[in-house]
Amino acid sequence: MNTHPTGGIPRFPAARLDPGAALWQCPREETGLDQMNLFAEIRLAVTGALDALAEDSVLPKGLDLAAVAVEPPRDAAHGDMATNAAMVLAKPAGLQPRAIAEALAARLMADPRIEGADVAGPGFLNLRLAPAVWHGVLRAVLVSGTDYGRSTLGAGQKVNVEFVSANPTGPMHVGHTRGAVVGDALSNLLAFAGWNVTREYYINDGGAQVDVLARSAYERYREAHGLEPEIREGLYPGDYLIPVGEALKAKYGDSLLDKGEQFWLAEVRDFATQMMMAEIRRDLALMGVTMDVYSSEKALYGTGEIEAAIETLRGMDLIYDGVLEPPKGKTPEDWEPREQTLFRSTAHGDDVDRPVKKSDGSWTYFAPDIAYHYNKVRRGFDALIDIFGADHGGYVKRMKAAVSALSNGRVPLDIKLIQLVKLYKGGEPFKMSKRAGTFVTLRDVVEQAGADVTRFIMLTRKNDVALDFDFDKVLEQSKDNPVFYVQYANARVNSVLRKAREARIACDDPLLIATDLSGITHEAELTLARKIAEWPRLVEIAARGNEPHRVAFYLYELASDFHALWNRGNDEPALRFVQEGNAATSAAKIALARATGVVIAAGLGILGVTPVEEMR
RNA sequence: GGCCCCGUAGCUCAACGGAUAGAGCGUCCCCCUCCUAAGGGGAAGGUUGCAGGUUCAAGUCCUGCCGGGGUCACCA
Repeated sequence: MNTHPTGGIPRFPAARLDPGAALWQCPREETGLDQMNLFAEIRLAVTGALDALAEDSVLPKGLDLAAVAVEPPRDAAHGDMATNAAMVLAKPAGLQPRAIAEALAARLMADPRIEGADVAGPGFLNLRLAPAVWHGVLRAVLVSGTDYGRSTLGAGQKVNVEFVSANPTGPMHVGHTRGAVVGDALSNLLAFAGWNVTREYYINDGGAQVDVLARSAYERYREAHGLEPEIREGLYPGDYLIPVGEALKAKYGDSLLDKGEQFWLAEVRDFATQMMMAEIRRDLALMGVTMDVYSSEKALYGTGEIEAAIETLRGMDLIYDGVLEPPKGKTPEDWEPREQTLFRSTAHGDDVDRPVKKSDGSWTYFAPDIAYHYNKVRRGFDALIDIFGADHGGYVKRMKAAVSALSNGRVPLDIKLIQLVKLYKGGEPFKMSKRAGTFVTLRDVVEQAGADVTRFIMLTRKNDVALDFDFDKVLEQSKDNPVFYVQYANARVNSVLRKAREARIACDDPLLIATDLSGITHEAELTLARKIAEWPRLVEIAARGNEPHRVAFYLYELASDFHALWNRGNDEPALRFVQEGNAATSAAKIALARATGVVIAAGLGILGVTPVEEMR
């Protein structure tokens, strides 16, 4: 469904909005179009032709064209693009699909970009485009550089992406790492597609777990003074708190020793939390992740924000005191009917109403979270995205209910659940020491695999399926490794440019832009050009679904088409990018390679992966 | 038991409601030893867990089952 809020895909002459728009003064393709998103352009040609047919009374006037799609055919033998227009319109128009398709085909053939239009299958219209169209795409890539594919789909709307939000009670582990990577890449993607993105981290520093942190740190503080720490059941045993204990000693000396909890709990808690957050920021930085905003749960208490959010809901008759039914089927052992303050989340799609206050009258964790999301709504975001671990799946409906209620249904909340990462080494499940408190941290992963490799691999799966991560395989330099495969393609592009310069073939972008590309005619070359032309469309599909993994898959396909062409050059010298002694032909082929490299760089940029220039 | 996610080739996974469901690995066959680079080309392999339904069109949407995982009031 290529539908869009405004009905139809808008046209984005993004380069005109760009400061570098002057580049567009260069010679235009003979088709005279900007061709940023070729699929959008051709769709306009199709809908234009349909309008003309309506004008000529071949079709009824006022047909809804929203369902008309122009997309790449699954099978390349079907041509370059296909449209479902005839099938979609047959019923409302009261005509046979074939009749519509043929009339549309005749009309479209007047377009110089369209060389062939064949009716096929149940009513598809397969379009074959002029080679000049693909040449125009390559030129557009070189002109726009890594801005090629940028979209205004988001129309500058403000979107908040909340991710990681790990409890500040210890270092980040592998699971957090995947959430961090997905959130960051999604943010990049949405920014590229025209949204105004805020990356945000919600610090869960208001609950009982930070008291546990404080008590655990206090034991390390005692340890720093040469006393035996008492790491009781329920405290955090990890070694990572030893430096916290030492820091506490440095700051407080022995003034906190042998004192009751009431004397030190709040101070130690704040101190330890801050140290943990500093650690987390450093870990995120290791992965190349920078948050725009850190919001604190604790800071919500005492400001009246929680009360205000709950009162707002109460004003909508969504807060009441009542007794919940026990969970259906399985009643907990210690279940007892209990009157609580409840949020009527069932009014907004949840299965049961949810408590916002504990039996002792204090807030549940849900209450500050409601206030926090209300805060995001009031900050004027047009859309919210939360990235949670999959174990928080049960939390989705109530959170959506809260946002729906508090924004009067105005602000959509999309929640992405991140599935497990299963670690392996050499094909064997990877476990670190079983010793209590040790686990595989983000830092371990970055040290062993590197941030770029980790990021790419963690984006090679949809967020909601488990991911296998093998420390050996991800570093393998072979075509079995998708990171290497994509990076290698980029390295080869750079190799082409190097060789060209060695052969004294000028290949700066301005020269390539002005070069005659009509020599790009071989099927393997056009296949690559077609894949490049899909990039802007892929960006919009991925952004619309909040699915950054699509970028990784696309890059793999693009690299695959590039490698295929490269390999053919081994057998057919005419397909090599650098043609010794023939600067003109070389320039055209180099332009194709360079365009490939530009799109790989743009895609890796979204994934947050640094392109590798050379591999030796 | 309720809710959520997953179920596609032997394995790991793709597929914005579109045509004959695609890649990689593995298997089998053929080729190469090039300096354009970590091999290349080809083949076999499927009732998309099952059964209904909606649609011109379903792996995709709806309903009910089966299997796996997660989760289930006073933890976040």
